[in-house]
Amino acid sequence: MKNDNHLEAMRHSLAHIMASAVLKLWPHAKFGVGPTIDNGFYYDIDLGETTISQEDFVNIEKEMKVIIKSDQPFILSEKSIDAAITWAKEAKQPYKEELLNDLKRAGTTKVKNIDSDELGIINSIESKLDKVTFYQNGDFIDLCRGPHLKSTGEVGAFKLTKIAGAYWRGKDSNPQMQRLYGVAFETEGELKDYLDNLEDAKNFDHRKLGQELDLFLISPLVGSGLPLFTPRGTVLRDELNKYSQELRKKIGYKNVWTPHIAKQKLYEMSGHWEKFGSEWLSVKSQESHDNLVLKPMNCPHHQQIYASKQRSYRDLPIKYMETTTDYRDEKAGELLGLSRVRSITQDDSHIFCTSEQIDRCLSDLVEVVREFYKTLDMDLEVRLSFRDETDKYLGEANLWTKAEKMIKDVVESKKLKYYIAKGDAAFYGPKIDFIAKDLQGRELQLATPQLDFVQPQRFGLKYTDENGQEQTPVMIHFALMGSIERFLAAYIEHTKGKFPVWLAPEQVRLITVNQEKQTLKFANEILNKAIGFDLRIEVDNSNQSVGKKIRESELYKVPYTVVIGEKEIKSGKIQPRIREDLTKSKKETNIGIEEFIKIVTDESKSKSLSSSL
RNA sequence: GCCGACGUAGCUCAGUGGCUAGAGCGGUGCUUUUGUAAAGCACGGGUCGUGGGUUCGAAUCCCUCCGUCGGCUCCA
Repeated sequence: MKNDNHLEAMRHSLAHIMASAVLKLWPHAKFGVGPTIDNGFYYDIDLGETTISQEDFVNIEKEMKVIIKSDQPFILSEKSIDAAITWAKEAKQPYKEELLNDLKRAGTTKVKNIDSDELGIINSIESKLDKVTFYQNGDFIDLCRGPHLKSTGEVGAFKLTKIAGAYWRGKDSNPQMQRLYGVAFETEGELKDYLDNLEDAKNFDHRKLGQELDLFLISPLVGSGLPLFTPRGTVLRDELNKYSQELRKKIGYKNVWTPHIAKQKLYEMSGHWEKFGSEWLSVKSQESHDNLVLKPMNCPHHQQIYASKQRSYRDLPIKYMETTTDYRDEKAGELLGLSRVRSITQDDSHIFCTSEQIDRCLSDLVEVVREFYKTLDMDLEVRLSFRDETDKYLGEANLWTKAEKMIKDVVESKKLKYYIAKGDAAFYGPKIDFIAKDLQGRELQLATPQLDFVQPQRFGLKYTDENGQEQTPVMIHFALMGSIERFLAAYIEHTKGKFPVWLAPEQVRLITVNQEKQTLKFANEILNKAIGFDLRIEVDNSNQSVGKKIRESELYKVPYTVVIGEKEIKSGKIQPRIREDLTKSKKETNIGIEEFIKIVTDESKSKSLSSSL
């Protein structure tokens, strides 16, 4: 039985084989790094003036197969770092030379720290390192820690998949290389399954479902990154927002309202302008003495509401919430369906509290997150986003240390599985990020409580403590969905468009068997009986076959479809057709109208995930 | 913004230098009055993303811009 290590070695070996093939086709190629990733591998390559395009894949793959067929052994050798640097110079591999120089100097080639503990281990091993290892297959020799297979003949099934630009060492000030991606598995069968699954996943892409289910659209005339929501999509937005606010109301949040434009000065004070100002949309006024911008976030506004009165420690914590749309001039290449847009509706909120209250407040927020996502049947990863050693953060170091510890303690006391991401903090403080993944495995940051010691100070926010002394409150930023748009991207894909009854844009569809007067009259009777229950019921009285109308209802993933005709009119009872995922029983239910309305209403209110019919 | 791919009817797509650019679905009209996943017939519907170029001739080849997609960078 072959194990994960073998698969890993295989993918790694394929990266080398791909590089050897590229070197054969473009002898002047310069190589960056070539690691394994989920399901495959990539290699960063710089061809100077020329570029590789997807049409070249055939030739590269052909060359790779030649290398595989000739079954070249992977030969391990060691060099001292200095000898390795000499090699890199002679081989005209400047990127490798840079890596080796870093290894010599710092003992690591890492630029971004993902996990401090992991980095610690790497550091302790590598700082003692004075030799580096190389692997050679055929004429191709590469700096590499390994491990590799015994020989090129042992690799399984692979396919080159895509090509992308990638900045050397992930810095956009560095030259951009070309990143060649491939996927690889032990067998052709597994490779095929993987590619088929990928193809299937496309059917549940939120952009596709958004169109099919008539939820939202992006009109080129309105602009990219500016989604428009149809009546159906708006139901989802409104219902989710209602729930998001309801949960926070329970822990003391009050609604506030703020306008959508503000003076640039406001953000200069908060510290946002310096960091993000270039990505904002400015607003022109007829006689403006101040620069105005479309608001890109809401915290400074809420701070001004706090600052409008003198505050006592008795008033704290003060909690404001507001679901409102912010505007950011995201770069075109960064836009992505609903998950990255220019008009971002945040279910935003801010707590102003004393430092003693932080723990309790954070703890409440974590519970709210739990409840919300449990109701929606979504599992989220927990990431603690802390600062790194760079100087992109504001505020005193000791406050940061304190804040990070508080966050970690709360998460641990809640027994949540988490990981720490150094360098992912906001500039004003550390945060807990709850993360979902889309169908293609891309991370979507949803709920996020964030601690902030910086902004209250910059705005001079105060409260008077029990000794009559002025104190600065602490802020906790919090969004439960993050943004409604991004949340919907994750949620539509999570449910594959099969929304529970309480969220379904259309909960019940009545299908008439014929266009007789008494049939439509019966449909209206049902509608009348449902008045006051706040249900979303539609009638399909079109002149089409019953089969066709059922099909349309199914395609819209309506939870309950009810056919009405002579039989129902006579008995006064209906047989709701239940959407498949909502029920286990396939039995036919004959049910009175009032009873049916009551059940659907209960399911809406309790936010249940399955039908109780 | 950068690298690569793509852009034909409302939707999904066919059409790779040569007649008036096609199909299915959807839409509209008529016929039909239907019983749990697609009734029949007819009719509409296109500046082939945009602007320019090459050519006797361009949806098709080249360039510009716009937009979409896959990555990179960024993400308050």
